[in-house]
Amino acid sequence: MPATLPSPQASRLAASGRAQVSETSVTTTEGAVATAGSRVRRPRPSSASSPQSAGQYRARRPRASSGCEGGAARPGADKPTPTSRPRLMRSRWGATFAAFPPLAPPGPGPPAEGEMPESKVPSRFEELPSPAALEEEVLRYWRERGIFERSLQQGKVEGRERPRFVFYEGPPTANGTPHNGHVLTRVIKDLFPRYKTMRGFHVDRKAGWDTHGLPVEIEVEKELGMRTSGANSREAVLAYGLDNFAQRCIESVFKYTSVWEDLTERVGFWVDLDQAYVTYHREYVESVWWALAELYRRGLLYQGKKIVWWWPEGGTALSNGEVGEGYRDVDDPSVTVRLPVQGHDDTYLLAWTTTPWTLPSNVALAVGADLPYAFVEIEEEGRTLTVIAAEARKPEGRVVKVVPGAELVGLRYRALFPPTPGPGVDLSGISFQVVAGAHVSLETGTGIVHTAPAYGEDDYQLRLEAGLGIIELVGPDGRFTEQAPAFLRGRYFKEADKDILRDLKGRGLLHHAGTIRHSYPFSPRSKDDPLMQLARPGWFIRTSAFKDLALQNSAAVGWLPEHVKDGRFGDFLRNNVDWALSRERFWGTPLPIWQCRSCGHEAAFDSVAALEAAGAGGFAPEVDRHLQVHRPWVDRITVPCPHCAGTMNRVIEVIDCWFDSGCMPFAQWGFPHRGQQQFKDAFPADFISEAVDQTRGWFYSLLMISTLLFDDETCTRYGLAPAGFPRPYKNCVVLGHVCDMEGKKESKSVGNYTSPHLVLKGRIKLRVALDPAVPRGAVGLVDAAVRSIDLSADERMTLAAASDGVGGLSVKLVKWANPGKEAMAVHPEDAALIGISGDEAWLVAPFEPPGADAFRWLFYAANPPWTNTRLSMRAIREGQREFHLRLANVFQFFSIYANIAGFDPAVEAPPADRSTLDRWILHQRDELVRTVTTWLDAYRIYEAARALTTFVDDLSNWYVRRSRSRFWAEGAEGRQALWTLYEVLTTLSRLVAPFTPFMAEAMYRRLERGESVHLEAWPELPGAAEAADRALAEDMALVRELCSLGLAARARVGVKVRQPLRAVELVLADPSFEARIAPLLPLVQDELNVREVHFSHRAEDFVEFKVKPDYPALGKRLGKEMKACAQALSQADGAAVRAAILGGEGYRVDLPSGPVLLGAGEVVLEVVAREGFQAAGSAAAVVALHADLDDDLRQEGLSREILNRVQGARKDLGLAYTDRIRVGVSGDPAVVEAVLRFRDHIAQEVLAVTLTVEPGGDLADPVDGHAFAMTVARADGPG
RNA sequence: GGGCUCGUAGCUCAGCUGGUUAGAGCGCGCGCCUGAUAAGCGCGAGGUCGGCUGUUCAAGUCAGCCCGGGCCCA
Repeated sequence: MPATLPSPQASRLAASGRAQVSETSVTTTEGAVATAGSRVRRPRPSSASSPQSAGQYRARRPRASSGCEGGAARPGADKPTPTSRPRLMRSRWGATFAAFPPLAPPGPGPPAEGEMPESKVPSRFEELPSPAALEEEVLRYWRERGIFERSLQQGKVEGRERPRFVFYEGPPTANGTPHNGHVLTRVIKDLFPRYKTMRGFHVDRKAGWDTHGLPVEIEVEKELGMRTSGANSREAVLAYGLDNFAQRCIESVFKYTSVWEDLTERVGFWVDLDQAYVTYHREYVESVWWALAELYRRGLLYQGKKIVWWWPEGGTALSNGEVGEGYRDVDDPSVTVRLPVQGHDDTYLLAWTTTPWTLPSNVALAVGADLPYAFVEIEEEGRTLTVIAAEARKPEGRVVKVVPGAELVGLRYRALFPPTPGPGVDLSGISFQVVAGAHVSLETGTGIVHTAPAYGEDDYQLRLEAGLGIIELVGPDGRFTEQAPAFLRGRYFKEADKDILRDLKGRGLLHHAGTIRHSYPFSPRSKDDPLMQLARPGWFIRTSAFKDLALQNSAAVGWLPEHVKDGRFGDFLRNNVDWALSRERFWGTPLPIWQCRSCGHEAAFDSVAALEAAGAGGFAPEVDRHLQVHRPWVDRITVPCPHCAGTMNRVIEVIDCWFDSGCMPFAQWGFPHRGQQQFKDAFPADFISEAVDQTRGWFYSLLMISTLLFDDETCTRYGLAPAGFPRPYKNCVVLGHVCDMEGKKESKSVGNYTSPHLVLKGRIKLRVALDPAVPRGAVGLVDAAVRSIDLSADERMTLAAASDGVGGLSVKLVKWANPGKEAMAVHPEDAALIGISGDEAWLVAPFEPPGADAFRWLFYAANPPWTNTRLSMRAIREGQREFHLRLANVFQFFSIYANIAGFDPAVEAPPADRSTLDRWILHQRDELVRTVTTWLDAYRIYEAARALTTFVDDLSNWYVRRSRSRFWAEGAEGRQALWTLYEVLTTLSRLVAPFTPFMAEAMYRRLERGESVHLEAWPELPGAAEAADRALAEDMALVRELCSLGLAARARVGVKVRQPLRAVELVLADPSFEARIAPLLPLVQDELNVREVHFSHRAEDFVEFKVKPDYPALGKRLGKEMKACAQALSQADGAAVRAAILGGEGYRVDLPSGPVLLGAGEVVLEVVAREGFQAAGSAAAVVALHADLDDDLRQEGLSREILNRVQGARKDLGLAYTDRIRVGVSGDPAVVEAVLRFRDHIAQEVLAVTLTVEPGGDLADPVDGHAFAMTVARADGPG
């Protein structure tokens, strides 16, 4: 029969001393009493063998395994594990558990009323289970007790109105599955509401869903197979029918809602999903309509033209993203043409272009008003011409004069191709003149910019600014129109370049022709089709008129990081152009403008009610009420024209979905048609956060819309308090991206991402790409994924058909070039072996899933949130080790001793006195409260997280380590330690609650048994620390440094710490610390295991004193003389300088400018260990060892060695901490002597009721080279 | 091509208003501890702080230019 496994709860039972131990003696397999010589390390868990089978003896464990269950021990559960899969996994949490399933199954039933699922073990302080089990437990508890909801009702419970902390949720689109970037935003967004709630605020967290726009349409088009290469999806949609299409869009939008909700809950993002706002809902749409109607009323919404990238063959504009995909390096013409100045036959303006086909549509030339321009005489074919170009870009020739560009402005020139009046030719504005343009640069061209407003962004902008005319000679089909010169009519734009150049050359107007290699966009769907820029009609918001207000608004926002304000966001605002609002698409908020076909009358409606009031007809009551305000149904609503007998129809466009999301501060409440009070209460937001790509997205749309709408007039009209700046958000945390280990952005299609499922559940489902080239027993993933998971050499994943990994195959991960999107490469025979049905299979990790807390912690603690985060399983697990594991260990330590001691904070009063160590850690805790609070108030998560990490390290590696014996001590000393650690842990559970809400809750419930840590108040800010405590913190830092140096010296000498040494001598650079740290020297003595610690009285033997200037202090006083001063000090006798400074008379240095007296604060004193001594030093101190051993010391060392052996045996035998034992030792005379001398001490330490010693022993397992043997048995057993 | 941002140990990252042995974790090497124990701890080796030029008594830190990565935009 395979060995049974020790289970975590069994050891817990044993630890708390309440287990029914059926056998108490420890016997070898031969029936003999266990001997010390047989002590063996248990084999590593990666071994598949039984924990005991490899040993010389078999200490039968008086317990049975109950498998992997991490929760309470249950009657009947203690049967041997079914052994179909006897692999062991090693938990980072110290538990051992069988391999599958990695997650605890749901508990035996709902927990008792009002109780957290609790162990039946009556330990006062139950230990923490593994993260997965812990989080499961807490999630269930939150759900059952409605903790989130109750956190929102705290004001009511308290009978007072809590101040509000306003948070806005930026709506995601749920038509794709969430990725790690969403996890990042969710955990950041969760932290502050939790924190502020604990600080006494009321924090509403209304969820939201973004449901409109092109991404949704594209997704549906893909589903319908409309997005194949070369197809015009627009026509396909129309053919499919808009009503069907709209229905499909709604379905698509919520396709993955449940996945989103699961993830949201699982990572602990508390947000009110039931009250979520949805951008397609009628109430929301009507709010957006109100905003649009309001802008229209103020003349800020107008119809105009916009330059778009246009695909002539496809007959459609392309989005930025699509255009970005299609850039390619190509050779294009690079030509300079001459435009004749009117009235000066031989004078020409030189202009440069790479798109000759736009030359017939030229309307103006732009110059930089402040740039110098040269008139240059050149000879050509026997005649002299004058050409004008920027001085910096002028051609060879004689410079006649140089004038600023401003003097050229207004100069008229003759059109290269005089246009035929007719459609597309509008010369009502300034035409064929030189104008000033801010965009003119000298980097390329001639400094005189050819301007064709119909075919260029800057050109069109200049038309708006300078009032230019416009000529459109190329139509949307990419062909020249009838108004074009005869030789161009009907021709394709790109093919006309050569003929245009030939024509110009023939007329002497071509100055220079060449080619240029540059990147130019082509259609991503049809690689040979070049795109063209084209002015298309559309609707705009006059945002550029509000640029200054928007900048003022942004200036008032607390941007994190700060540089966004003047950098990315500020730049974007300063370059603001009018918001191109409309989209010629289908699924979006319809533009609520109706136009009369007969008389052109136009009106904007802010609601369905307003339409009805105007006598509108054509509603579609039979369809869903939300769909009624969408295309195509909304297009069928008509309004009688109030000015003529005509009918008003809606314009065709829908709007940019960014406008939707920018309206959410009011549209989430349906304002102003409803929800006025809610809006008033929640405007503006205190805090928002999204990723950096929202700079031009949500951050902009929110800020701009609120800048425009909520001026004092509107606020007055709706009875709102004047909003002022900033609005609608006061603080904005701009997040970086989630990248893979190489710093590349994570991408599902590349496969270089860390699956959230693997992090949270320890397993992931992937598509199986069969590939016979994959080695057997291996699974191929992209390199970044393999490195992310970072298995150690002896770890294997399990590849299986079932999610629990049963019946699976142990596999190695190997780097594979391209397994495909969300897929792994598997050898076909392996796939057959595990019986994969379908094309998907599970990969199960050989370790505990790190869980949500660890996932969250990575995003808080790995780097500031605005820098990119390199995510990997490895990084998550590292962070977990550094923080959670340490904290969990401390908690476990506390629970062991508190339970043993019967500690109960509910029935005993905290002691009035505390030891120095206690006072130290309590002071550190107070500082931590101050630090974390300060950083969180400043929205600095990373800094707060670091402070927590440092504190947990202090707690674990200094306070607990140095206090261990005190926890074991009876009486006041033990009580002080327990109380102190208890108080520290309760504070800590609150401080970590916003960061790792699950662990915080589990700790809190176990420590205090209150309702929820998230309903608790944040720890009160301590008053200013007392001077004594601050001094103690300093002293302790020095003491720790001394210990560090002492350990370094020991390591150098090569004497293990268990061997006591006679003494250490300390030399401090600053002797004033001697008296201060004297009370702390026992810590040094313990830590270094020395009999004596003293300050050296013959320091000069092994120490040199060094002095150097205190640069910050002296720099201000001496300035340039610093060098000379440093030089003088370095040559002075250090000991003498030190004496002079410490003596108070000061030290005189002679500088070139005269003598200077240096005082105490102006010189840094250092000590340096001399070579050849058993010493280690830093600037502050040197620690020297007396490493010589005498028999007395050796004997004590030997006794400690034996003590250690007995303790080891206790552990190997699995005894409870409180079990008494009988010990028999035999050994050579040295052993006997040592034991006899320290008998009482050893017996006391190991809880031996009897300790016998006799000559004998053997050298099978000697101590310090002495013959030795021992027997250990439980005192109350038959042994 | 433009803007923003980053570049510090093999890896991941700190480094306050400029101040003199540039830090941490992981990894690596060596060792320790053993009543937190399938855990934990210490010590050590690893750095021309991307490069160049400047400002300054003093530059990882400030300025300019260049090189490289990322993002946004074209």
